[in-house]
Amino acid sequence: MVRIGRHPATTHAEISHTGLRLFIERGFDQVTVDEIAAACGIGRRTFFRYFPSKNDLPWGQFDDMLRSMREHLDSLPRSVPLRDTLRIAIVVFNRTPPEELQYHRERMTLLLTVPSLVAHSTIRYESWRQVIADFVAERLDTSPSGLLPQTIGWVCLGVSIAAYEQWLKHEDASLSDLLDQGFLAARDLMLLDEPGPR
Amino acid sequence: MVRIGRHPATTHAEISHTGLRLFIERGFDQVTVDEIAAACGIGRRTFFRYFPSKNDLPWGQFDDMLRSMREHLDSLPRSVPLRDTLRIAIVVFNRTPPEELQYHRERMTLLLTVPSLVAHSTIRYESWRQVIADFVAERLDTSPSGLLPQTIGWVCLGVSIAAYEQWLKHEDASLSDLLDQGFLAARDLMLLDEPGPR
DNA sequence: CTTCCCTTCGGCACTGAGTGCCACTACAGT
DNA sequence: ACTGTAGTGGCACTCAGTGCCGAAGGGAAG
Repeated sequence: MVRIGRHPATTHAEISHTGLRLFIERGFDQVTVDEIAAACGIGRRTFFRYFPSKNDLPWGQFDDMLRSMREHLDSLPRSVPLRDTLRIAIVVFNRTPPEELQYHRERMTLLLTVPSLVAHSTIRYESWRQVIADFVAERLDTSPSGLLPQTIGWVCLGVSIAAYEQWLKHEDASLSDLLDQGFLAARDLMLLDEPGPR
Repeated sequence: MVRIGRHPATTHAEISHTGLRLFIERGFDQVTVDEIAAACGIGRRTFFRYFPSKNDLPWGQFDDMLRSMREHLDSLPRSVPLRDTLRIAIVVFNRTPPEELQYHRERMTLLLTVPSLVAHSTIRYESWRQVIADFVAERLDTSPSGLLPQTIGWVCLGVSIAAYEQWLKHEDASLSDLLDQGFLAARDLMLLDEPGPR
């Protein structure tokens, strides 16, 4: 595939990194799109050609991750119970290479802290939930838009975000453990008369 | 308490109703704040004194409902298992008088359909989840910000929204039933090897 | 009725996100 | 050089939201 026409002046990754650095340094609301564009050496108009909004910067290439999660889900054997399949897939999906850990932490802090980003994230979570719902629907041979798959999608999302919030609060905690504990908490709620803290 | 100074020119309820009517007629994004203000016979500046943003119009007096849900939760006896207490409180909280049903439907359709509103709702959901989390924490004698109460808050929210989405799709369905079914779906996921559709 | 004080109103000007339009720039192949 | 093509970025515009401040109304004391 040979390129034709002018070459791109930058990349999604570069803008994303530059923007995030500014957000972390000075706070999301204190950074304007003009400044991000200037810091990247591009025009403001070009910024909006790479990212539909300022809110999309911290998400990077989320769609790629969704695809890989879907593939991972499909690769797990049907003999494993649904809840464990979901739990394992979510744990694997949320593993981060140690060298990116600090960066990922800061990114997630923004996403779960800055009101504007918290709100905007809903849209991304929706796609995420849909991946879960689609998988559940296929497993149970039902419609992905039905109550059961949608509810399970929401439950998985809730467990994940609650775990992430704890992870950000406690430097030393393991995200994988927190996710497992979250699933246990949900299970206890449904199973026991009174779930106990662990 | 005797009033002093100029009387308010309008009310939250009036602006809210007028705005919603316009949203339903022409679509959320096709209505500007200027138009809503004009329709209410107030200045644009005054609009923003009543509502912090255009997105807040459909929520009305949500804080009142939160308070009543908290009270209702506290009024339920401790002998009832936590999951049932939560389920019952949520069902009661989401009951609507028949005469307001149509209005409530349109309101919720906006909130769960318009991207901008879906995103903004996160903030309201957060308070809602916190009411649940606080209650759970008190019942289990643990911190409201811990993993368990927060996770349960998320699960309850997820079940509720998934139920609402079904309710909007199926005119004839009962919201209470859908909420109950949602709790059962979550329970089955956690307990059974494979939950079955009902 | 006038004056004082209080509260709400709303105009004005400003910032900042996001968009449509269009000319310009750089590159590949002929 | 010429042409087609894809990325760039300036300009002008819309709209949400904010700070400022004088004007509009209304109660109470004189």
